[in-house]
Amino acid sequence: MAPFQLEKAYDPKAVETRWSHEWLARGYFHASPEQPGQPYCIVIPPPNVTGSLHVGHALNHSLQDILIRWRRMQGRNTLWLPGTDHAGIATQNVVEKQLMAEGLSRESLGRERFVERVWQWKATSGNTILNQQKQLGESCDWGRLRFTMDEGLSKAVIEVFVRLYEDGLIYRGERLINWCPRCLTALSDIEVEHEEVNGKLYTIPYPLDEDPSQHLVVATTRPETMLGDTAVAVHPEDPRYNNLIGKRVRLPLTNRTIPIVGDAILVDRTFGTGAVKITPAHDFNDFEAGERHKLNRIRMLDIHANLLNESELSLATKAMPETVAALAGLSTQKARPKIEQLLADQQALAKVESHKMSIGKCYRCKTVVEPYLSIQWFVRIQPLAEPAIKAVEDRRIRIVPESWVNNYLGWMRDIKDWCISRQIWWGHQIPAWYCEQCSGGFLRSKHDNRPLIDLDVKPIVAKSKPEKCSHCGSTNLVRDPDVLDTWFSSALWPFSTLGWPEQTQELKTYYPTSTLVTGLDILFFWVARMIMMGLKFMGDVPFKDVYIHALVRDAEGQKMSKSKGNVIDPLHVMDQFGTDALRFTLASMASPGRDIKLAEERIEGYRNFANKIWNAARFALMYLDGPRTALPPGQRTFPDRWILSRLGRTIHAVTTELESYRFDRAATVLYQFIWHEYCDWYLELVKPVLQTPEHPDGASARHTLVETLETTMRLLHPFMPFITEEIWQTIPHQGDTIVVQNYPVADPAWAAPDAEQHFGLLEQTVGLVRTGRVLLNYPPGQQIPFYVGHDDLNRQNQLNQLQRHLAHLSRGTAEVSLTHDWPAARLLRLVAEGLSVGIAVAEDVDLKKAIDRLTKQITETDKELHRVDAKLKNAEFASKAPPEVIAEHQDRVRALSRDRALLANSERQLRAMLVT
RNA sequence: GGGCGGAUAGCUCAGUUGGAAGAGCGCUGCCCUUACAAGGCAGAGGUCACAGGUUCAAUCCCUGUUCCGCCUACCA
Repeated sequence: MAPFQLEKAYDPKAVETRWSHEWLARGYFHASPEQPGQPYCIVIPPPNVTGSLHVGHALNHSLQDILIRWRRMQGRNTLWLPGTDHAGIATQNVVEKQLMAEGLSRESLGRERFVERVWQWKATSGNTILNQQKQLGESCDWGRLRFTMDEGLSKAVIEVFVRLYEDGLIYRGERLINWCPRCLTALSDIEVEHEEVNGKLYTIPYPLDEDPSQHLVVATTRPETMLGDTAVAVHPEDPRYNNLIGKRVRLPLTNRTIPIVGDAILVDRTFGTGAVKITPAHDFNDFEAGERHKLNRIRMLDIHANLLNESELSLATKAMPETVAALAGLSTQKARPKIEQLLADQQALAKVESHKMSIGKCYRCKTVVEPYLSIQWFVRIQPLAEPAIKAVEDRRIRIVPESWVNNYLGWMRDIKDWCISRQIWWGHQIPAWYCEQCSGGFLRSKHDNRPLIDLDVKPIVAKSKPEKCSHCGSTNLVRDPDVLDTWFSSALWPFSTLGWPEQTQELKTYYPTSTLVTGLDILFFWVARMIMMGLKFMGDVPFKDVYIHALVRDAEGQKMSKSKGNVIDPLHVMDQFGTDALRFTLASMASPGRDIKLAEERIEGYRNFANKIWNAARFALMYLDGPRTALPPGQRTFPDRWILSRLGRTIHAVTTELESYRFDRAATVLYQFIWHEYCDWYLELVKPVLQTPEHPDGASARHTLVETLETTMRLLHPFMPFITEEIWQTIPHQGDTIVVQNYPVADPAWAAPDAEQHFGLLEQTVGLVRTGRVLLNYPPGQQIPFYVGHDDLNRQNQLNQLQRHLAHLSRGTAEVSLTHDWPAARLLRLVAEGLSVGIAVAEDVDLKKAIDRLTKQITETDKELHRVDAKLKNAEFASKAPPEVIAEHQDRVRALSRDRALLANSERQLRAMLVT
């Protein structure tokens, strides 16, 4: 017996550290266009540079690595392209927080120094997540690491911006946009998270100008914006009010009158009072209504979402002096109760009711966003969206699971222009310049000194700063201070990372990429936009498949968040249970269409799985010394033929499941095969052979033992890369690494249906014996005389073999004999495929317990029999059921009846023994 | 408001051309048997959310209801 070459328990840490370094050092993950094989490429969803690996990444990256390692082993020219995202607002916020801690601010530093500072920060801590990714075993081609703000990608961004501008698909406009009063920047529609809150609905009578004793009563949830009202709308067909259209009301708290307009779009007659105040500068609907009715837009909030200061507020709103004095400079939150009080004092508040409403929050800092009137850059999205819709409709892009297709299409068909300018400093600055000469000079923002450029100043959009103004020749050109939405550069990711706008070999080889793996939270942010940009600039889809996986939640189904303290840190888990265990857990839980509720116990379970594999390998290593020959399948023994047949099925199943992105089922199949077939049964079946020196079946057993293990390691490798590599290196193998070995393909010669059938028989029989042993309280070590009856003498050989295994699996303490006279023995049970197994009852068993059990079983069998019989009668009577189904039912009834008879017989006999 | 998904064992979830209800974890009992106690064996535990319909037959197909998620939206 060879000494163990492996430790008794698997210690993941040492193995993982060693291999993650070794793989990189040996360059196994490097891909190049020259390599043979059909290309397979995944671009990673670039994590934020600010980030560290959270469990969402761990899921996302594990699934990608499974695909990548699998395809690499299949011989594809496989590239997994890694990178990070500059994450404009998020990163800027992080660095700003640091500055704040130092008593500094970005304004005090100035733009240039601030951006420098961010780069500096990126240089020192931007690699955190990359190292963590390597720890997870990700087989990226790290030599191709890209960053959304590196030189090449920035070039691509500029190129795209200029081309879109030249095509008329980018424009500058004054619009109401979502404004984050904390980040002080515009946001796109999807960067706003909606949340339902309990608000109030205020009902306020506005007196008619011609007769102040009459009122038009409006309802609003935001009374503080009423100072900015420029009209009241009613439904043109509302008999209560339509005679008022064209008249004016006096706006409370101000010295203004405003018109009453009819607007069927804005007004829902059944809601509130049926009359709506219109505040075009501070509400999206009102803005549009204002356009329709050519209303003034009174802006009464500043960039911090505070009411303007006294002089500005007074000028803008014509509010009463005491109103201005009370409200000027207040935040909207503070202004609301104040204005409620002012109205109440004047008996100008009809009622206040509670009301459910939804508010928008900044997705980066959770501050309530404010609709804000400002000049921004937009992408005219409709012309880009149409081909992107088509690509999914005609399945040039396959979305998995399909249920997301409608979601995607719905969103795309209803898409609005994309606001791409951000008033921050960290990002790709917009390549547009303005001539200060032509425009007669720019005002500067009090807040951060940025130039305020009117809409009528025409921008010069170019790849680099123009020498001079083409109109007046001035060299006094000022660059647009805004930067682009982070998602603008992400949208180019599948081709910008491959070298675009240069026509590189990489681009030719790997574009379109094969699969995109992503969470559904960025389907619109990222996936949709990549499709649009890819089609526009590459003329082809950016990827063929989009696999959308679920969100990871905690064991209670709560979203993980630091504030709730329910975060599972993947690094901690990897440290505790091993990386392979975490990866396998995530894969096994990645069922489509359901969120993942992750509990540590699950990971622990798969840690045990890793240990099981480890020990199976140890076992195999013990018996490798004897001769191993390559044997034709015909000479293999029954257990060997059985396990190879099962292996073949497993290989087929795993491959099929991976092809349809069913990571969960692939994982289950592997787990089942390795633990419950290879370990529980196969190893036990060959154990007596291996442990007997010079056993005639020894060579076959040793050969199959290792062959199966080696193949299984390759099959499992994409899921559990570390332990499989370590074991594979220890057992006989050819090659330097498992990473680039062939992925197993089932050998048709392995198929052995007869062996599988025989195994079924064995399994059932052994099960019966074991049940009987427990039921009758046979202590371990005590002999169990049991009898195997059979009604087919031609099966003698099979039976002999069965006996051998049976004897062993019953711990070698059983005495087996054949009998045709089994009712004469005191039998307990039962039947399996024409074989009957009986166990003789020992002297000292608890008969009462056994009888109770039997009685219960008889009752259950009766119930079942009744049910099946009813079904059968029904089917026969109607004579519509297929004959084979009726036959099945008949068989079933027969089998149940026989079972019942045997059980009853056994029960009777035991009762008889009880009496004596 | 609209759309999508879910409801199956104590927990987490599988379960497709409708035809005898499954796994993991947990729990109970017995075993430290020389690969593994991070283990082995056995066992308990289900009106497949509710109500109808189609069918010889429904966890599965159809309709409605309830309860959870999620996405989306301009009901002041």
